[in-house]
Amino acid sequence: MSKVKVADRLSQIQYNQFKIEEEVKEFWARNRVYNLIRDKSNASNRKFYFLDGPPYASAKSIHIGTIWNKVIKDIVLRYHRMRGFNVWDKPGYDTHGLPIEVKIEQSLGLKVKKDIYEKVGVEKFIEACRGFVNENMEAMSKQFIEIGVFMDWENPYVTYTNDYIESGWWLIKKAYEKGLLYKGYKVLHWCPRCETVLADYEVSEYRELEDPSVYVKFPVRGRHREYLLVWTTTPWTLPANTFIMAHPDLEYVRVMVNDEILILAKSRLEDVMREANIRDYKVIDVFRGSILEGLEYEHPLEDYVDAQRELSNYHRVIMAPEGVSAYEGTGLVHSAPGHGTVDYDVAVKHGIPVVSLVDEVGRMTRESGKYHGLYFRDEANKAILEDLRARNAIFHESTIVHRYPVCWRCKTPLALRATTQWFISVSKLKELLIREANKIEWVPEWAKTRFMNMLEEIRDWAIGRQRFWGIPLPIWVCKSCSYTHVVGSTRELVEMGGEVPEDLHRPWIDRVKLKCPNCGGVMERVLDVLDVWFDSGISFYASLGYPMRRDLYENLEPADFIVEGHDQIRGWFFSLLRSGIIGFNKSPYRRVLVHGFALDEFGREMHKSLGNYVEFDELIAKVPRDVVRFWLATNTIWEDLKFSWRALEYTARDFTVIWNTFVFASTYMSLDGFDPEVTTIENTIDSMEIEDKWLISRTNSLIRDYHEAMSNLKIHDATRLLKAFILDDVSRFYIRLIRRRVWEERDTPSKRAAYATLYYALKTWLILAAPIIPFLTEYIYQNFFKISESNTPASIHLLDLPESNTKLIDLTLEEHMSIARSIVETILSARAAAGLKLRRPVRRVIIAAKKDKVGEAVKKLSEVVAEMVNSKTIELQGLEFFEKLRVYTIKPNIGEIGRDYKKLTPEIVRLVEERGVEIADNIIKKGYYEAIISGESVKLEPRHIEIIAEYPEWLSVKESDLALVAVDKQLTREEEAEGYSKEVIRRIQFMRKEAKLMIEDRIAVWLDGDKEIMDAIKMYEDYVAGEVRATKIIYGTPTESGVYVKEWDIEDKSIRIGIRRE
RNA sequence: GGGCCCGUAGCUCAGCCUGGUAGAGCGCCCGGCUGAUAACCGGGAGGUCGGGGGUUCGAAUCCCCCCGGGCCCA
Repeated sequence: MSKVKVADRLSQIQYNQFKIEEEVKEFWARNRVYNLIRDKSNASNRKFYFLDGPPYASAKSIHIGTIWNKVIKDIVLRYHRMRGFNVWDKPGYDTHGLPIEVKIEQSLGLKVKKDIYEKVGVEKFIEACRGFVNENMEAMSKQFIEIGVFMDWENPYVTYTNDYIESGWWLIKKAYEKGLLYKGYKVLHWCPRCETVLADYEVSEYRELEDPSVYVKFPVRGRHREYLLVWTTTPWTLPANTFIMAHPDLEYVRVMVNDEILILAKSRLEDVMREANIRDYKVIDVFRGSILEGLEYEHPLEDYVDAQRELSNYHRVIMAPEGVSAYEGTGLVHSAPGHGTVDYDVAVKHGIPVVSLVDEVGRMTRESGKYHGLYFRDEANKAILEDLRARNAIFHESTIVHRYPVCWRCKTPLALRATTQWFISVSKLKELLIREANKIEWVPEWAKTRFMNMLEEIRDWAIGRQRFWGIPLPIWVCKSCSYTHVVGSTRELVEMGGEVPEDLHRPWIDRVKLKCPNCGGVMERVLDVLDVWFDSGISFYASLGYPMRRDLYENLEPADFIVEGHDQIRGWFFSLLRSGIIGFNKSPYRRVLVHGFALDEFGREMHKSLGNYVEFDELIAKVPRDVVRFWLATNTIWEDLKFSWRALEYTARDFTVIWNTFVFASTYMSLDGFDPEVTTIENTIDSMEIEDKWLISRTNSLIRDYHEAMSNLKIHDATRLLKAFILDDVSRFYIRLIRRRVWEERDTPSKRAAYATLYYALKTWLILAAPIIPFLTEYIYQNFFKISESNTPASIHLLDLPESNTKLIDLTLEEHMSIARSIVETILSARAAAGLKLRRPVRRVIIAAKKDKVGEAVKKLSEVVAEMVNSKTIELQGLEFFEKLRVYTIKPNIGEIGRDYKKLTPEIVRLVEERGVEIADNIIKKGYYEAIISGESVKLEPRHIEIIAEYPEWLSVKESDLALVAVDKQLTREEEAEGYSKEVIRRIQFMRKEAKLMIEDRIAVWLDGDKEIMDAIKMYEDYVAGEVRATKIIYGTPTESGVYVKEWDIEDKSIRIGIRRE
C-alpha cells in the first residue's frame, strides 16, 4: 500500500454528511467489509453470544424505539468485535400471532373467524400471512442496514420456518415429559363478537364504560335478618356466585341498619354508609375476618338459576386475602370462579367447581335458568337487578364509570370466561426460576427487582390459541380411546405413522393422522396453535437449530448478552427464562441490559394514531445516520427518550465542529509534510510543551474511562466522554493553544511535537468512536489516517480498540490544567468587565490563589494561562495584595430604610454618606450600627446598606472560588502599538480571504492613513509582515494595478490597506 | 389498586449509589474572532432541585407521605 505522508484530502471535500454516509455505505458493500469483520471475529476463540430479541414483523416502517434498540445492539457488538471477541450476531424476526392474522383479515375483508374457513380457506390465509411477514422483514432489514447495523442480515432466524417450529415442538415434549403439560379449564378474556379467547397481551385496550354499582345483601344461613354485604359492578356474574371472599386480618363489623344486621369491613363502613346516604346506623360488634371463615349464606336468586342447585353447596365465606381490598367495596367479595381470575385461583385451591354461565357469543347459558339467552352485560344486568330489587336484596345501587377492557379489534367489551385450554405448569418451577434469575446480571439493578416481583406472582401458562398463524400445538389425541401423545420432532411424526407435510403450519399439519399406540385407532391433532410468546422465548436454542443440530448451541450457550426495552422484563426476558428452565433447568442468558422507551417530545408514546409518529424514511432524509446514532447513544440508556428534531439539529452542529477539527489537522499536517510514521509522540517527547503532555494524558484517561463505561454497558457515559473530549479538550482548548506553534513557518521541533500529539489524540478518538458513529469514522479513516500510514487494514472497523497506557496518565497535570482553565475563565471575565478585547495584549495579570493547588497550577501552567488570556506576564501574589488595594464604600439601600424609618430616611441617607467608613466598619464587625437621629434611635442592619469593595481604577478584579484575579489595564506605548498592529493584521487577513488567496500565497502590502497607526506598524513591521505573509510593506497609496484596496476604520482612526499577490 | 422508573435553569439532561457552597449543552442577551469560517470563541442573565415531613451540624443526594408522567400488571 502506498502512502503519501498526510495528504490533505479532507479540506478539499465539501462537508456533506449525507453524501459521506452514502459513499461509506457503497464502500462497505463494494469491499464486503462486514464479511471481513466477521472473518476476523470468527478467528477469535473468545466467544460472545449475543441473542437478538426478535422485533415483531407486523409493519414495514420501524419505530424510533426499534432503531434505538438495534443501534444499542450494534454499538455493543462492534465494541466487542473491536476488543477481539468472536461475536455471534444473528438477527431475528418474530413472525407469528394474532396481530398479523388480524391485519390479513382486514386486508382480505374478513369479518369473523369463520370467514377464514368459509371465504378464503386456511391455506390461502396462511400464505397471505407468510407473504405479509416476508415483505415486512425485507423492509425492516433494509432499514437496519441503512442505519449502519452490522449483523448477519443474510441469515436471520425467522420463527415461522419448519426448523424453528420443530425446535418448538421439542420444548412442548420436554414439558410433557417433565409432567408440566396439562389440560385445564381456566378463566381468560374472551371476545364475544370475535368468538375467541384473547391472550393477556391482547387485552391492552380499555374504555371508560358505565356499569351498575350495586351493594347486594346475602342472607346468613340460619340467622334472622342478618346479611353479608357485597359490592359488584357485574350483576351478570351473580348467577354464577359460588362463595364469598374475606380477609382474615382485616377488621369487620356487624352493624344495625333499619332493623337489619349487615356484615362488612370496618374500614369501609363510613364510606359505604355515606354512599348509601344512611346516617342512622349502629355498630354492634367488631371482630377479625378470620371469625367469618366457613360462615354459610343463601343466594337471593338461588331458585331462578339451575346451576345454583349444585353451587349452593359451596355458599360460604372463604379466607382469601389476595382477593380482598380494604379500600374498595365492602371487604366481602362476591366470587364467581368462572368469571374472575382471583376467584378462579381461590376456587381451585379449595377444590370448588368452576362454572361459567356465559357462552362463546356472550349470552347466558341454559344453566343460568331464568336468564338463559340474555346478553351478558346490558340484558342480563337489567333482569337480575329487577329480581334483586323485588326480593329486597339490594342495600344500595347507583352507577359507576370505570375502565373496562374491550377487544382491541372490534371494541366490544370483553367477558372473563372459563374455557378448556392447554397449560404448562410454570408455577411448579417458581423456585428454580427465582434461583436462576438471581444468577443473572441486570443492568440497571432495579430491573432485577422488577423481574423478581413478577416471578413472585407467577401463574400457569395457557399456551394454546384457537387460531391459525402460529406454531401448531404438537398434541395428537386418539379418536377412539382419547389416548394423548405429544410429538417432539418430525421424525417422531413418521415413527407414529404420519407423513411430514412440506409446511408444518395449519392446515397441512391438521391433516396428519397418527396411529394410536394404545388401541391402534386414528389420532388427530389438537387444533390449537401456540401463544406467540412461546416463539421468541425459545430463540436462544431454536435460532441455533437445536436440537436437530447440537454443536452450535452447546458451544455458544448461555447467551452472554441480551438487551431490550423495559416492557420486555415481563415479556421476552421472562419467556426466555421460562423456556430455559423448562428445557434445560437453567437461565439461557447471563447478562441483561434494559433500555428505555422512545417517546415524543412531550413524553407521550409515539403512535401513528396520535400523529406524532416519525417515519424512518423521513428521519434518514432529514438527519445523517451518525447524528441519529450519536444522539440516541447519549441518552441515559435505561431512561425513556424524548424524541426531538431540535436536539438532533444541535447534535448535527456538534458534528461540524468534529469535522472541522479533523480538517484543521489534515490541512496543516499536509502543508508541513508531517509523517506520522516518522514523527511520533515517542520521539518528540523532548520537544513537547506541557499542553502536549496534558493532551496525551487526557487521551489515555479517555481510553480508560471509555472502557470502564462500555464494559459496564453505560454506552451513554462513553458517548458523553467522547463528545466532551473532541469538542472541549481537543477543539476548543488544545487546538486553540497550539495555533501559534502550528502557524510557525519553519519546521520546528515544537511544531512536530504538537502534530504528533494531535495526530495521536485524533486517531485514538476516531477508533473509540467507531462503534457509535461507524460512517463518519470510516470516512475520516479512509481519507486521512489510512492514506498517511502503511500496513493499515481496509476498514477502521477491522482495527482493535486502543488500551489505556497508564504510564502516560498524569492526573496531577490534568487537575492542574482544569484549575488553570477555570482561572482563565475568571480572567476573561475580568477582561470583559474592563472592556479589554482579547486581541489586545495586557501587561500583567495578578492571581492570588485561595488554595495551594491553585498556586501550583498557576505556577506550572503560567505560559498556558498567559497565552489563553493574552497577557505578557502572570504574577502570583498572596491574598494580602488585594486586601491592601481594596477600599470599601457604602451605599444606602433606600427602599429598605424607607420601609423601616419613613420620614427619617433623608437624614439617614445623609448620615450614611457622611460616616460611611465608620458605619461599614461597625456592620462588618458587629452586624449593626446604632445612632440617634432627630431624637429617635435608629439601628442600621446589613439589609439597610450595601457594602462594596472597590479596587483602583487601573485594575479589573474578579473573584471565583479558586482565586482572586486582577487584570492590569495600564498599557505602554509599545503595547498600544502592538494592539494596533494586531488590528491591522486582522484586516489584512480578512482581505486575503476575500481575495481568495491560498494560505501559502505571499503578498505585498500598502498602508496609508492615520499617523499613530503608521508609527505603530513601523515599530512592529517584521511581526506584521510575518503574520500576513508579506514580502514587503510599502507606506503610501498604491499606484500599481492589480492591487486590492480597501478603507478601514480602527476605533476613530481611518486607514487604507492594499494587497497584491506576489 | 400493586411493582419498578422518572420529575434539577426556557428546553434536553448530568449530579443522587458513597450527604459538604447547584452543573453542562442548547436557547436568550452582550461582546469578540475572521489562517477550522454556511463556522468558531468569550462573558452574562436564568434554579422554591415536583410538594410536604423526617434523619443529620449539614439533604438535589438517605427515609416516609403526597402530586405529576412512563412501563408492566391488576
